[in-house]
Formats: sequence, structure tokens, C-alpha cells
Amino acid sequence: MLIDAAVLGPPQVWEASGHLGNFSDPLVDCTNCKNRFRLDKLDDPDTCPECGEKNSFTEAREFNLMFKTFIGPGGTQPGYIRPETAQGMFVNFQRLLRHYRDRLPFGAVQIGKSYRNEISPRQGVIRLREFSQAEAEIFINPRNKTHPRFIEVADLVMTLYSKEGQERGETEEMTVGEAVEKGIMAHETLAYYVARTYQFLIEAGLSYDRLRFRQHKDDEMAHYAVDCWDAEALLDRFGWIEIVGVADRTDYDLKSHMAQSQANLTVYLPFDEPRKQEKLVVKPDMKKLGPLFRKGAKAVADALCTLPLEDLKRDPIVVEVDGENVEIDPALVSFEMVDEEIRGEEIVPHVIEPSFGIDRILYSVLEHSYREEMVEGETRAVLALKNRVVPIQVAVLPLMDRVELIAPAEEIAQILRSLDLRVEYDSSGSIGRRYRRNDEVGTPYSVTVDYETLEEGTVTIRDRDSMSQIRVKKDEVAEKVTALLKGEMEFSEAGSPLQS
RNA sequence: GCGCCGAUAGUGUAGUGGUUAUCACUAUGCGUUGCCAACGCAUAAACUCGGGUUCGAAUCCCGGUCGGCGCACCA
Repeated sequence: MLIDAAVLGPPQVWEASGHLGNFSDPLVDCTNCKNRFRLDKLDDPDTCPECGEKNSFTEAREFNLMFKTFIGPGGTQPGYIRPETAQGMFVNFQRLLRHYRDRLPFGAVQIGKSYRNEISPRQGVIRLREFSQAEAEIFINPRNKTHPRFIEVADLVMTLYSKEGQERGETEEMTVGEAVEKGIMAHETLAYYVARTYQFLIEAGLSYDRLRFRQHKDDEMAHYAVDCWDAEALLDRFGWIEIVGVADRTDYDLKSHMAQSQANLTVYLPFDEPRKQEKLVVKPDMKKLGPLFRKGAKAVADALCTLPLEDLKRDPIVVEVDGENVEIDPALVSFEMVDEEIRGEEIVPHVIEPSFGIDRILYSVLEHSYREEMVEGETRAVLALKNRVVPIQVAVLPLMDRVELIAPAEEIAQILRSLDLRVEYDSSGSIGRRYRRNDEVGTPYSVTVDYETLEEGTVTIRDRDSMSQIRVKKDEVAEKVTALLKGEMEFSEAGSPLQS
């Protein structure tokens, strides 16, 4: 389920997420050598480790990566702009749980802008103060991390850069099934989402040989996490950069929100078989304890309930209340062992978190799709986007800008548009220029209307990647183009080759 | 956040206090053109933003924003 939660949040949310604590560092500058340090990392908070100067530090300044603002009039209630979208899923956990009818697993995704006051937001689109994320939280049963649809991805081969692989500096090609079997990936569910991420990135247009999954080493992974894999894309300017992270964050986030908000963020999981358990039930006689102990009665009763069986059998019964031993007449307490049926338990789900950096993915898709090639001594620029992601699906071009060609071309364009295709009609300049222009923006197919269209009712379709052309009946263009766009038909089989 | 450098049409650029702000490509229009950036003519299009100095600022000064490099920070 896709949700759209608040961008602005009160401090409690970011307290629970750890962003207020961990994203905030006290920084000090040495007035002598101008170096900057984190106060909490200094051995001696009064001495500069660089130049040895004493008491040369400026006042510690809190530097937090979150943008702070104030909610409401008066300026007294602080608020923070989200540094990640993920918290929205935790904050709305109870709603989601109810939506999914109290059963595991379930998940939610969110797409939106996040904001970090980066100290050094360089490298263009790679590090921004305002960026787009798509994050999911998949809540699962910690006792069972298998995945029912794992078999669908088990044979998928991916390039993995495991912890061990990084020691050796080697990546390995491996199926997802093998990675789980060998214990390289922690469990099926994590592996399943890594695999789905891989499929998504390939479908979006990343190049096989410039994409890998790198496992976090133990020292870079958050202490509570079980396993974490980053999809990394190889880029000319930046080298390997992280574009997606998939982590098993265990129950850390939910527990942290529970502690902060006192809300019950657990799921009741019934056992397969109800379990029988003997339980000691203690019933203090409050009618008599009340008058006897007055205000202390409640504390006495509570203390009695925690006593083990053998202590209850004494006469008198001795309980400790507020550090004092109190004697109780056994007649004032009854107790018995009962067989209790336990049908299930409250558990805090674990969470698998795939987190996508949309800006970085978009940049990677563009770079991996772009190529230049020499054609008859000229450079041809091609944006070989996947059909799924092209902005223009088909261009309709009259061979020349003449009325007798324009009319049928416009008619074809209209038919294609009526099928909800994204169509570009262009009659300007030479046909060659128009082909190249469409190559540059990634248009996969160009339909050209020429004089044979008038004579024989056929048009040509040109393929962006191969520049080859086929001739098809005018009446079949819509059907053929649609099939080609869906990948249901090979280009060479869609029509007869053009003799030029 | 510090230091150094930079920012001129869509792109790449010329321009050292007074220019109608240069040139090419691109784009648009017309003509031409029988399938891969052809050609001709015309047109459109810019001084990063805010202050200041000056009779006059793209040009000099200060500040902001954005970008590059180094340091620091982050992951």
C-alpha cells in the first residue's frame, strides 16, 4: 500500500528514529589551527589533537542534518522536516496493521521528497539537500523469514560483492538461491527484495555490467541490523555509487517508537496449537486488606501477586513493601494453580527496508542508456532507453513537408494518440535530422509516411537502436507499434525489410 | 562550514568601465529536399541574484545562490 505521510514532524518522531541523536553532532573549531572536530570524539575535550593547543576551541555548535522549523504561532514548538520518508510507515504502523487485518507479513511504501542539511551537497544530483526517495517497510514475522514467492527469483543471477568478496576485491555472479543457501544473504525475505530490486533496476535501464549488489561490512552496518545490501551503479564521474539499500533492520525502529510513544506496536500471532501452561493465580482479599492497610493496600496486593508459590504457603506470609517486611495472615489471600491455554503471543515484527534514491537511479538510467557511435563519419547520439520508460513512444514523420504526405501522417498520429500512446509528430527539416533528433531523446520507433504510402498503403517503421527499417501496411501500424513497444514482437519480424 | 576558483542565449563560447554584447551549433518560419544532423534566406534567444562604487558596470567591490577543487563533515 502506498501512503503519503507528513513531511513535517514533531521532535518525538525524530527522537524515536534516532535522527535527533545520531544525526546531530557537537562540532568545535580550533581557533589556533582552524581544524574542526566532533566534541564527542575527542579524547580530551580541552586539547586540540592537531596542534596540541589548550582551550583553543570555540563553543560547541550542534550540527544536525535535519532542517528545523517551528510549528504554530509563538515559535515554541519545534518541528523537523523529514530526513527520510521511512518514518511515515512506522508512525502509521497501527493503521497499516488494521488495514492488513492484524496479520503478518504486510508492507507499505512511500515516495516523496526528503531533506537533509548536507554540509557538502556536491556532485550534482548525487548529493542534494532536497531529494526524492521511494522507501518500503515490509513488516515480517521474526520467527519465519522465509518468503512464499522466493522460488520466483531463486534462479536469478546477480553480481554480488559480499563482505568476503570485498576482502578479496572480487565480485561473484551467483543465483539468489545459491546466495541464501551458502549463507551469503541472511534469509529468503531479504534476498527476495534484493532480487526484486535488481529486476526493477534492469527494467528501468541500468546496464548489467555496471550494476552490483554490495553487502555492508559489519562495521558499517547499524548495530541492530542483521544484513544490508546496497545496489551500486558504476558512473563515469563518481565511480560506484549507492542507489538503493535493502536492509533487515530487525525490530529496532518499532521498539524505539514504542518506547517513545507508549503505543502498542505489536502483532498478536496465534500459535498453531494452543499451549497449555500452569499458572499461579493469586487473589488478595481486598475487602479485608483495604481497611487494614489503607493507602498501602494496593502495594501490598501487588507484592503478594509476585510471590512464588512456596512463599504463599507460609504462615504468616511475608512480603516486602517499600523496603519493609509486612506480615500477612494467610486467610487474607487465596491462590490456586490453574491450567491456562495460551493461544498466541504479542510480537514486535521485524522490518525489511528497501530504500531507493530516485534522483540517483534516474541519473544512472540516463548515463547507462546513452551512447555515441560513428555513422558515416558523423557522431550519432542515442539514448537507448527501455520502452517502458521512454518519454516519446513513437514519432510520426512525413518524408517531406508536403500536403499530400502531411495528411496521411497526421491521420496516423491521431490514431496512435487515440490508443494513449505518447506520439510526436514532426514535419520540419530533413528526414535524417528528425531521425537523429528522436534518437537523442530516446524515441524507440519512427513511422515514416512516403509516396508508397499513397500508392500502396504502406509506411515504414524505423528502429532507433539498429537504424533499420521495415515496411508495414498503414492499417496495421497501430497494432505493430503497440506490439513492438510491449516487446511482444521482434522488430525484424514486424514487417518486410525496406529495400533502399 | 572554511579556503581557492568559476557562472554570458537551449549548448559551447568571445568580450580588462562606454559594443546594437561576438561566433558556432541548436531551435523557429519560409523555400528547397524521394530515407539518416544537406542547402539558402529570415527570425528568436543570454550577461546567476541582491546591494554598492561610478556620469556610465557583463566588466570593479560586498553579500546570497549554484557549480568545481582542497580541507573538514557525512555515508
